[in-house]
Amino acid sequence: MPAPDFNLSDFLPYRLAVLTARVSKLLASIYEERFGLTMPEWRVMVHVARSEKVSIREIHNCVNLEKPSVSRAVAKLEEAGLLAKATSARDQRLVEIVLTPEGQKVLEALIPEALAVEARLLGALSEGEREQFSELMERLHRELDLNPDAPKRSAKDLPSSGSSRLPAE
Amino acid sequence: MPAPDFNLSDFLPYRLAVLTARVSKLLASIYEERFGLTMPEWRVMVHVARSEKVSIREIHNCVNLEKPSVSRAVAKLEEAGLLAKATSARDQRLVEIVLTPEGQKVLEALIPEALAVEARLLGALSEGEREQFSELMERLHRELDLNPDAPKRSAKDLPSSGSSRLPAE
DNA sequence: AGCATTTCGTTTCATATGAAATGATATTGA
DNA sequence: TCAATATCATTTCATATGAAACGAAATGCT
Repeated sequence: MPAPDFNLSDFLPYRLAVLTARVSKLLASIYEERFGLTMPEWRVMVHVARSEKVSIREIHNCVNLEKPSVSRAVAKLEEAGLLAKATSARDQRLVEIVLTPEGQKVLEALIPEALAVEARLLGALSEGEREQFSELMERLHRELDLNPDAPKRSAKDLPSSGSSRLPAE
Repeated sequence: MPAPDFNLSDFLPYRLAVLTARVSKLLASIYEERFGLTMPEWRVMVHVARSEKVSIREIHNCVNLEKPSVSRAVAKLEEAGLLAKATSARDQRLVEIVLTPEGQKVLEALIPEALAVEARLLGALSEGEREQFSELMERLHRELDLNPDAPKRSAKDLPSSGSSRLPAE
């Protein structure tokens, strides 16, 4: 019988879930407690900071959030004065989202703290090990990319398209 | 200004979250669609299969689920006839949970499929790389263990205590 | 031009989640 | 022995989530 031999603690999906949950909660304690933001709000903020005048759908496609989550996050951030929304002149269905100066300030305070959390974590790894870990995560991603049953990843999260700022238009 | 330089796609907590979400959803498509189980129910099942007569709290402590989630999962699994609940004779507050033969059957069908998902993923890595990835995840865990702000991990998920079956009493 | 289809963002609605409250039982200490 | 406290499982209750429905605007097709 195979059942009793199965050990959850050795099972890759579980191990990933447990590690990710710990890291996510630690990070959340920063942007929630200290800045009153939720995780979707945090992701929206950092995306809008990079590329201004973005639409809801673009954010949705880029930062792994469902459309309703983005819509709600944007609504709350506008309410809080951290970003501004305007309907596009060219296409009235679209919305153009930009950070307000206030939003800039919050992000400039928040990002160093987020990076500190990451730095502390990565401090447990040597430079070579960080690259190795990164490479192995990417390898797992590529395996998922080949699997038609696996959910797709956003284009923004592909290896080299992350940093380059091509307007794509 | 630090804000525009921050790239979410390179941020470790985000990368972990994205990878884990993909893997979790892929696995969920197995136990949900094919067996009608939720993730908490799946975790409860595999834990109960290893150590019988467990209480709600023990499951809670072992498989990274909140107490209400365990309670609800157990209720639904009992309803479905996959496990049986009885109040302990020694301590009437405790509940003793065991797998039914029907639950055994389900698990014996489900586990190979779960292992197949894992195997396909790990197929992207060589044996040495799997060990390396495992080691690096453990290193990140240990860093979190040192951080008082980070959530604790369950004793069951510590490196060597996973498999050994010491009654701890 | 005019109707069908697609693409937006938002809102429903049904479900999932977890912190706190609850009721029941055990344990502790005077 | 018997109150005070602690621990267990469950249940509330307020919030988060995402699939599907929705209305508005753009595009395609004839």
